[in-house]
Amino acid sequence: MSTREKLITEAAHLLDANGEPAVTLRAVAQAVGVSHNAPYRHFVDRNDLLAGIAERDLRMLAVGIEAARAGDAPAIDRLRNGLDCFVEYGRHYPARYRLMFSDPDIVSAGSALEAAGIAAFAAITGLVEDGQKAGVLPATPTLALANLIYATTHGLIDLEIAGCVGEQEALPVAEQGISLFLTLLQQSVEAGQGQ
Amino acid sequence: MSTREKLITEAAHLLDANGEPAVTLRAVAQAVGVSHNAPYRHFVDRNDLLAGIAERDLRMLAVGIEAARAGDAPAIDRLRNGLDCFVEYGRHYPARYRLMFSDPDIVSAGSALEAAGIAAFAAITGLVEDGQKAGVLPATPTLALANLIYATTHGLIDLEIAGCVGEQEALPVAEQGISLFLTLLQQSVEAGQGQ
DNA sequence: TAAACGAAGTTGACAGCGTCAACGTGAGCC
DNA sequence: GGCTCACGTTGACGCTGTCAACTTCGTTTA
Repeated sequence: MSTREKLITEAAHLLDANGEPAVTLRAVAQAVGVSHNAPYRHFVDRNDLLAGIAERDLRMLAVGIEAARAGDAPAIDRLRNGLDCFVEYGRHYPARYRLMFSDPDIVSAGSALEAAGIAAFAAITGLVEDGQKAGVLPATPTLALANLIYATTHGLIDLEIAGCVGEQEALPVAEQGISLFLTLLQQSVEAGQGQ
Repeated sequence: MSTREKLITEAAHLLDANGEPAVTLRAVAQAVGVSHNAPYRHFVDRNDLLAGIAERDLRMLAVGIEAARAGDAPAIDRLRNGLDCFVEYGRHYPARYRLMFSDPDIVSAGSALEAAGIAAFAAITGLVEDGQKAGVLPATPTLALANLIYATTHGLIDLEIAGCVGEQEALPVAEQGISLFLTLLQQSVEAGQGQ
């Protein structure tokens, strides 16, 4: 594993363990076993290091979603599985999730991260397209519907992480929200061709 | 205006102008015209100061939403107006919006902020309840539907702020998403009683 | 083969930050 | 008149990101 990869891995550990403010260039460098200035040989910035984490994970997520799409389950279940990739990830690694989707400084940092984000969104869009072709999602413009589904999923996860959401029974907020959302979408299909 | 209020106002200005990292206790204190340690007489922490901004604005938002609810427009339009309060706010003050909904450290900081968040959510829930009574929203459990609508709105705004969302025609992403969402909800009402 | 080079890492320094401790100071109350 | 306490001040500490200069060493090049 290259030093760069070690730095990203160690930074992710610190992020998970103690939150974003704990991701200190010096702490990361020490954990890897290099001097406090070595990270500057691989990242221009502290932000660049954080973007490195986000990009790596986002790329991994996109792969997971593509895998869900390649399955042989019904289209609506494949979509749900793809969205569950986000939910699982956000629940296991809330700080990293925030990093990927929440910080404008990070997101606009470079093209590599932007490309990874586009790939993840494209994977979701593909799932939505499949659902429309199978007739289980409304026939609205695909991009607009994908945006809506992406945003809803993100919003549910983000509010669950923040704890800003009304408490209720056992079922986790995000899963319940996604289930309700998909149910309503299918009902609107029955009501006629959407839009 | 008390020193505490001055500090919050000045911190909000710095936040809007230069982002969260620029909100420095020392910079805020200097802008207000007090010594670098004076803020500690009013806030236990830097986080506590940030929470002060979030609480003040969240309380203001809740008032705006209640005002939308009190209007005499059709229920679905009142709901849309209420959600637009969030959209407008998030678009004008993205950094403050992030502060309110995005940072777990801030959100869990104290009961005053938590209470403000609950008030805002309750206002949305009221709008949803009105919509259900008027028969323009699905008859699913109110809390679950309110959660979903809240999360969708938040997700649209948050992704728009982050720029993580597929570009399209002129209509802003958030408005387009909310319109599509409300349309689909109404279609699902036609399809039968939801759930 | 020897010299030049560039990527990777090191040490040392600097200003800025949050925070703690100790010290005024002045209005309100016994 | 003296006490108290909220508010504000000065000074210090360690930690941080970042810059500059120096070393090391494998690879290229003449």
